[in-house]
Order: sequence, then structure tokens, then C-alpha cells
Amino acid sequence: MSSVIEARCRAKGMRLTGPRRVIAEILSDAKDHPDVAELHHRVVQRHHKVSIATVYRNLKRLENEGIVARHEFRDGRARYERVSSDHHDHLIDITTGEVIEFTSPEIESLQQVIADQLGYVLVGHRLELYARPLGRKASRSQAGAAPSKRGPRPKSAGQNGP
Amino acid sequence: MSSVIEARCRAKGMRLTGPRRVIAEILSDAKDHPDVAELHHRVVQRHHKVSIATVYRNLKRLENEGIVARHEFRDGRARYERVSSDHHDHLIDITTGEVIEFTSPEIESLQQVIADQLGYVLVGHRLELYARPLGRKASRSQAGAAPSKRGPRPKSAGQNGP
DNA sequence: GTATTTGCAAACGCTTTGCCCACGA
DNA sequence: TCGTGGGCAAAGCGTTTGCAAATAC
Repeated sequence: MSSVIEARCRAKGMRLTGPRRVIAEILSDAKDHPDVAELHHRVVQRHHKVSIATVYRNLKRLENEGIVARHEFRDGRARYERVSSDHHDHLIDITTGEVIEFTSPEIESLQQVIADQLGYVLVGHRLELYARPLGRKASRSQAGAAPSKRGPRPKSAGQNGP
Repeated sequence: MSSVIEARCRAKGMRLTGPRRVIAEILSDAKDHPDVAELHHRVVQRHHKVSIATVYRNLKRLENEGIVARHEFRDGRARYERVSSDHHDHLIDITTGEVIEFTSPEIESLQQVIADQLGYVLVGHRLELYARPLGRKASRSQAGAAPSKRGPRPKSAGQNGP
């Protein structure tokens, strides 16, 4: 069986080595937005002895080929996800680090209008919402433990006034 | 004469040392969004022998006190600006690195609605538009040189499909 | 006088790279 | 075979920190 990303690699003429195949498969199936360490962790589970450098190199390559997307939220670490047809932005649950995808055609078009009004052609954008679940005290402490990720390092989360 | 930020520092009971005063003044008057190296550069011009560590420490402190705002655009370097009453987001000219501020009450409220629909309380957000001036070919190369900043290191700029 | 702040240099966390060997096509 | 890709370890870059000396109040 060949993963979605593996197919796209083949289409680009990329060699399908062991490590690359595993990375492709993991990213093809991932439902979250893993960072590089987490990705490496998952890769090693299936294919021992893959260096972190290889993971970095492949991710960069996949990004350049337009096969995966790289995101950097407030924690500063790079996170990756498969590129799919639908464009979306992200809401980050600051209590768990969980990332939720959403789309807003209205915001998209407003962005176009703004760029246009300023005399620019929109080339890309970044929209992230930082939020906490409804009905939770605004305590500073990390409320719940991470659900399906390896513990997020302590670093700031929210900062722009909403 | 005491700068806006200097006053706010005083209000917070912070000691007004030489380096801090200079940093406060520079950030009070800055019309752009300088990164730490640039800031340090400007500080040293007025008050020789200020270490970069001091600049970092003061910026972090000022950020924690809510006196300055930190931003990190795609280049990965931290940039700072004075916190003022008006909230705004940023459009980055990918040909020059220039940062243009804008506001969009419509987008702001849409963000609230989205967070709400997903069952969250919005705590912060990040919205950046990456764009190039109208009427310029979509060439990959950096078109114009930086206008009033010290040359931006080559790193990616746009990435999310608009 | 005393707690805060500084300069310096070393350490840090994430990412990239040089080198040479391994392996896919 | 031959060129792309990998492992390892060192380097790079922005940022943080431990420590002793300097300084604001």
C-alpha cells in the first residue's frame, strides 16, 4: 500500500527510501499537527535508526515540493501537516495545545479587500486564534494534560489582545 | 524629557537605568517594527556598551509588563513595537520587508464568532498578510532593496495560499 | 545599604550542514 | 552503476542564563 504522500513523491520523481516512505505514511495519516521531534519519535517507532536530520531534510523537501505545509505557532517549533485541497486556518487550544482547523470565506475575502485597499496583491497569510474552552476559569496554569501529544514545553501562548 | 515608555516603567516601579532609558526612548519613538539586533544597534549608537543580553532582558520585561508587544513574522526573528490603545494587525511587504499596520473590525468580530462556534473563548490571535505591491511581476527574486531597515536575511516569506 | 540590573560568556533549543557511506532505480 | 539520500556530529542562529560587579533609589 502506498500512502497519499508517497504517491506525490513518486510523481515528483523522488526516490522512495525507507525513511522517506515512513515519513510520508505518517504524515499522510496524521490527524494532528506534529512538530519535528514528535514526527521523529513516530518514525523511529516504525523504522528504527532514522536520524533527526533526515526528518528535517525530508520535511523541507516535502514543503518545497508543495506536498506538506509548515506552520509555526507561538511555541516557535515547526509543525507539519499534509497539504490538501481545502484551505484552512487554525485555532489553538491554549490549555492543551490542541490545534483545530476552521475555514472562513468571509475572512478570506476581507483579507483580499484589505490588501487591495493598501495597494498590495495578497500572496499569503497567517491567521491563528488562541483560545480556551468555554466555561473554564482564566487561570494561568495549564488546566488539562495534553490529549494525544507528548507534553508541550512551557512557553507563552496568547498575547495579542482579541 | 521622559519618553512614553519611560513613564510607564516608572509607574510599574522599574528602576530607570541608562540602558533601559535608551531602550524605552527608542521604542517610544520607533515608527517601524525593529528586531532585536536592529534595536541593539540603535541603542549602542546612543549609549555605548550595552550588551545584547540587556536588550533581550529589557524587551522581555517590557513585554511582560504589557508595555511593548512582540511579534514574530515569517523570518523567525522577534520584533517589537510600543503597545498603544489601538489594536491592529500587520501586512508585510514581501519585497521590502516593510510592515504596514491595518485594522479590521469585521475580521475581529468574525474571529470571535468562529471561536464561539467552536466552543472557545478567544484569548489572542495572530493575523498577518504577506503581499507584494500592485503592479509588480510575481518574480521569486527580492525586487527592491530594503528602504529604511538593515537588509533582511533571505528566508521564506509567503507560504499559505491566499 | 540593598535589591535590581548589567556585561560577559557560556549554554540552550531548534534547525542546518559537511562529510562520507549506503542504497534505490 | 551512479547519483540521490542517509547517519553522524559539528556548526549556526536567535535567545536565555549564571555569576560577579555596577548601580538606582
